[in-house]
Amino acid sequence: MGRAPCCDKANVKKGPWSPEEDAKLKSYIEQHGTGGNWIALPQKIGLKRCGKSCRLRWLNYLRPNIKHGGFSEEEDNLICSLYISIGSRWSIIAAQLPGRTDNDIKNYWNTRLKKKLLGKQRKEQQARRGNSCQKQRMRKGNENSSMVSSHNTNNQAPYWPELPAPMAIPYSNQEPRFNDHVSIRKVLIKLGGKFSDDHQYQHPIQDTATNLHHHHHQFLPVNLSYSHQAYAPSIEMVYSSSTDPLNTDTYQLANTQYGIDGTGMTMLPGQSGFQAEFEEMLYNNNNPQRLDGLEFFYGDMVVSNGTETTSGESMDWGEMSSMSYPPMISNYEGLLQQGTMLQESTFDELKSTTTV
DNA sequence: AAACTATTCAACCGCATACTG
DNA sequence: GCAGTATGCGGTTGAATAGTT
Repeated sequence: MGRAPCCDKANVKKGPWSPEEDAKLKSYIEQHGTGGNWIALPQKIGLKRCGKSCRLRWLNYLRPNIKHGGFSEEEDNLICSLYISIGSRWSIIAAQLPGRTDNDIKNYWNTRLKKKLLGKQRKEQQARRGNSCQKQRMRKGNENSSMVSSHNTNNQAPYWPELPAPMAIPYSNQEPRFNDHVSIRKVLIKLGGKFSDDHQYQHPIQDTATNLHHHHHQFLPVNLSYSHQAYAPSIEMVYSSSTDPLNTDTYQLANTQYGIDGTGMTMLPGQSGFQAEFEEMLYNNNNPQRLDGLEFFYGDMVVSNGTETTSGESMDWGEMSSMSYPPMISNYEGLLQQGTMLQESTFDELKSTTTV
């Protein structure tokens, strides 16, 4: 037996809204509110529309202060950052962009941002291929010289240790488990904790002078993980202290997708689709690099076993392979300071969907 | 100018969750 | 605790529009 329809499909108009319908809906809601019942609303005002359709129309187009189009660079960055952090949870992302609707952001991402990023990445890869051929030739010529490696000479260390392709991430019934807080903490640190006050890669528009409650904390890293059942992305955040990275009280794990069940932590699988492609784009080719405009996802340092190292030092894959994803750093403080911090309600929402 | 293709985005659909009795 | 219903969400569709041949 199927589910009962939310409205009488036969008597319901579909397709684009006419200006008259818009006016009816808008004026009614402005005067009376929704009455807490979308299903009943269209009948009250004589609209042959499904309640769901009314709701959507109101939320996406009729309610006040809706912005359409004209996404700024800052909005682009924020969308990308949040997408990488939490996946396609458009309503949460939209909550961070005043005046934007989840539908708009979703469309914008699917039709433009995604392509923009992929296009940029492909160009860079091509350029890099050209470069690496050149470098190989140069290296042959200088094999016996005492030349220092290029990334040391120009201080542009690769951002992450060399990694096998994401495909190599183990996912099976024998997922690695982490049975105590120390293990979990270590892993979280390895996942990209950045415990310095170095603001070099904060979001360009942030105001570093702002003195916030979180002043000496950096909110790192925001990693992707997926549930077995729905492959829905979830968020986890490591709240770390800049002064004492190993203080067990300084991190917070708001995530169940690692399977934290009080007895341990289980890594969960990656996913297919663009997100995977995007991650690959970020980390593949044994030559991790940044993406223009996404600099604030990355930090210059990674922390291994609680001690800072330059990210140019490679991490043993034996350790790395126990992680779902390479480290990914989002400068949360930067977001806070530009007034785009996750609203508390949003946090609560995230927590409620991600904590056991 | 016509035909075809690509892109955009408003709207729909179905599922998961929340709410209510 | 359960069933029925409402709401919210993300994925997808398809009409309209723009661009290309």
